[in-house]
Amino acid sequence: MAHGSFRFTLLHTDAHCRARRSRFHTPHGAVELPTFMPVATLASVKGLQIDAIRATGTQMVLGNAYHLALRPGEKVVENLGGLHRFMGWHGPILTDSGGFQIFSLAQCTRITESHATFRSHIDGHELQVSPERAVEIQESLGSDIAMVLDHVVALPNESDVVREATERSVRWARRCRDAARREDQALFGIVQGGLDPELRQWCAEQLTELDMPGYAVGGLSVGEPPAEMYRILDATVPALPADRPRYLMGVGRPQDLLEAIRRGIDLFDCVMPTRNGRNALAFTDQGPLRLRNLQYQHDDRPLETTCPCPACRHSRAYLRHLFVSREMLGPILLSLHNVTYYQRLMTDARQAIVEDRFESFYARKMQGWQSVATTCAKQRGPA
RNA sequence: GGGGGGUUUCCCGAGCGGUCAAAGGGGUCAGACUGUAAAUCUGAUGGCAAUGCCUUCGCAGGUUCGAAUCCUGCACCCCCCA
Repeated sequence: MAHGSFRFTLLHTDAHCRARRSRFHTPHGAVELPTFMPVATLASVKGLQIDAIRATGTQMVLGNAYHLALRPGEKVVENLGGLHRFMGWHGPILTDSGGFQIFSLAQCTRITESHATFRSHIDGHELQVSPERAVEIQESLGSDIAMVLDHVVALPNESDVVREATERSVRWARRCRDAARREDQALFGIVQGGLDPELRQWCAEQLTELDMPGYAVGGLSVGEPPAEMYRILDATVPALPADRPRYLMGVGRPQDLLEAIRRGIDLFDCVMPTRNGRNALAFTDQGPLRLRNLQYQHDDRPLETTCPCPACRHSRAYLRHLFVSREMLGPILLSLHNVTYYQRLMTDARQAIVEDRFESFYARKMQGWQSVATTCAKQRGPA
């Protein structure tokens, strides 16, 4: 499927589940899918220098239109040569529209049909983001993939609230599409619909009519249990066109990624590897390790013996020391490890799909993550 | 030698008759984190057979129904005058 300078190639679908191996071409290079985008809200994957990001196996990063419009201002970025040049990342970039901030900054936000009004969390000034404005900001930034402005609400929520937000998201998506001008930027639609499968399907159909070069599933991992999210994916993904990339926004934990891949999702982003890394939590095949914990004080082992990242050249004891001492190297190393972990998981997933063994790959990973959860429960439980 | 100030739970430090196992901060321990207002936030932190009991505010006595808080003596620390 070609869409201007963008092309989506479906290479293989696993014989035993919906997992897909595909490729998406952008003006800044092709992206092998499924993949994970580290989050660079403010044109920075927190703590990670560009060479380090590249070394993790990252292909594409995510920036944020709302935050960058606020500071330094999208025109500043544009005049400095666009977001790629500004941040020094010359691979593909996807920007989020600010729809998520309608949810995450709800206390500072008012919604009308024409636009969202934000009270800046930085200095309190008022700014309006309409669908057209969200596109304008992202065109100034010059990302390869832009997202429509959607209306994200917390879940679970009253059905009226969810339906209204979903219907508005569809209307806003059309306005975004009509406003988009750049040939070298793909605008993705975002399916809303809360926890209602029929509303999700309706939304997917409406957006499919807009013939967008890619589709996202949004409004998940906003408070609902994981099982609900998987249920919604089961209902939503089949309603999306098979010849376009599918992006699950803001998700998630390693197990969520695999659960979504086997349901046909191709693309992810999440703050979890970087935020949790900064907060001393390391992802491993044995489950998450809380590096601040006393149990690692004398632990001479690396986080993972098979991991090639710089953090894994050190002992857990040293990493713990860095966090306990509040040394900035701790958050940097663990962010690096976690992003590396996510990318290795994606690389392995891609390989498993083309060999039609994604389900056994998934089962083995889940078992590993489970094992530590069980061990921890045992340690915490009464003797 | 004379005068003044001080000694509080792991540390710093508030408390100056009951509502005090004792504010606040630090440290320590544990937890949370899903399109980043997050290198942030939350909880625990004397002991125990624990909706209660026991021990604790330099040490030893005393006053009082009741003392970390008042009195006496002692120990140690700091400041000023000799």
